[in-house]
Amino acid sequence: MLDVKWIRDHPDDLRRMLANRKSKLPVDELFKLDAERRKFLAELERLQAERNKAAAQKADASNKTQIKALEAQLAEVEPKYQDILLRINNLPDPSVPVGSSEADNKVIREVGKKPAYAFTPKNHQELGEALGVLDLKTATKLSGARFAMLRGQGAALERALITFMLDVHTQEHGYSEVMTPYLVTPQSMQGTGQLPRFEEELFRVERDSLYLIPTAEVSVTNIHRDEVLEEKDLPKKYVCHSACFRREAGSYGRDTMGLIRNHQFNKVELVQFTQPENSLETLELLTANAEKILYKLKIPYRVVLLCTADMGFASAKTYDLEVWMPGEASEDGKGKGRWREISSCSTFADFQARRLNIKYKKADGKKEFVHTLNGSGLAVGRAWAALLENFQQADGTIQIPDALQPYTGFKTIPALRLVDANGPVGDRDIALAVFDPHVNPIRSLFLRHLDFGGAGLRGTDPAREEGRLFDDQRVFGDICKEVVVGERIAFGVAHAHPDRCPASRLKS
RNA sequence: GGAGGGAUGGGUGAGGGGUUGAAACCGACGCUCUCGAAAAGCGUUAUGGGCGAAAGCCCAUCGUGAGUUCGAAUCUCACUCCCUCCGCCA
Repeated sequence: MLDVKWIRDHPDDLRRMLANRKSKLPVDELFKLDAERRKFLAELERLQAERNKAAAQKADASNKTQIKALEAQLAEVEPKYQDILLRINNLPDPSVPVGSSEADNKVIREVGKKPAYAFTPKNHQELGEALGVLDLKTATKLSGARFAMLRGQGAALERALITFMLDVHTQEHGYSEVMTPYLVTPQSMQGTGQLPRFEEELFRVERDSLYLIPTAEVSVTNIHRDEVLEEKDLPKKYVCHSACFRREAGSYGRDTMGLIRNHQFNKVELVQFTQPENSLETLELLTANAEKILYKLKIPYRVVLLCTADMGFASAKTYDLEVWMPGEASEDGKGKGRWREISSCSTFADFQARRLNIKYKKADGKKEFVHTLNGSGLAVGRAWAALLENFQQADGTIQIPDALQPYTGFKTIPALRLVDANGPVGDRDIALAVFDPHVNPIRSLFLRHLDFGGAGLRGTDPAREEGRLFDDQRVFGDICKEVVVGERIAFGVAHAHPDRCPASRLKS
């Protein structure tokens, strides 16, 4: 929300700004309502003062009906006025380029080298499905379109990315980790700016009047709602992993591939509360914090300063981080490779703080609104997708970046084919072995029985243990929970606890 | 889900129709004293809004919303949240 006094004093600036943002808000209506509102208020207060004086003398001022009438008029005007006020977007910082479309965004820097391939790179959906780690079909069965399900090493990779990001931000960047509710009240949604304007984008739990968060920004920023912070505690820095829920209304048919635009996705969010004078510098730092993740993962990316036309509703200044997706079709549709947004880092100036009533106490004892900032650090699903595409090998397997290996416990996502006691079961019967990454011997068990077809075993050395463990067919059988071979699923699960399945299941 | 109790300023907590926007205590801040600190003493200390160049004046706010009344923190109704006990439960 903008400062009402500023609006009153700068009607032309407001109009110009709204025009820049192609806003169709009824500005004249706003000024009219404001004038009416103040007229009613002044009159009402005059009558109230009159009444109070009479009451002090234990007399009847008998202007009760007039007061009631004015109160009613005010009650009519006030919500209309508030509603428009809450729908006015934030003012862009002067450093934001004025533009009319995303074409006017400014690329600030590009980091990392786009990988070159001796083969045609695949997109993450092709890769993930072929490796058996991305299962969109089942997700659709469970929940409909725009949902995804990960299996085995794919799920482990998602989990590893989350933990990796949280660790970097807490250990290297000094953020405090929080876990917050996914369901919040309408008031919380209004505080960060999702309501009243973006109702359509939200999942609502009608029965309980709660909304699913579209980003952890909502719950985390609301932590300090109606609080006065101590200046010495600023900046306050939080990092939060959450699932995010977006209806993606009006985006039918757009970005339908894989993990790019789903109703539910994981995100690690960075949120900061700071003094106004540090706001812009803090935005640079926060953006750098998000970049660090991509840098460590060695995924090529660029930083884009959004122009006035492309900025979010509540933002005063936004940098987007975009990752290189070598396997996706280029935007002109002629070749391969395109940039994809993976993070959006913004300062909201005092726009959210005003709605949320978050202030801080300055050295001179005066209270002032804080500035709020946030950014994705990062969108996990899209990082997952970028990782597969950028680290794919000629045989369709995935090499895990060094920085992430301690978190995954595996170095590759291999393509595996199953063999039984009689030899390879055939190319069509692609099976995926999902390993418990924390139990190394199990990996070896599978390797003995799987035909890799030269695929993706780089960096692993199963030979050491396999002879010893695999002499006994029974061990293999005992340790496998389920291996279904064939066109149906071709999916195997290694289980840390033996004694679950008889060896015969293997032959089905 | 059932039964009770509660919600008052930065905190604890009085007040149960009329200078109570609100006692007292704690905290915080300022001053006195001190080389400095502590202690002690004195003082200041809610928020939002309207009018005004300013000093200031006025209005609203005791969980939220409505009602009774000349007048409500105080009475009535509804709602929300918190606490205690019982039941259920990851």
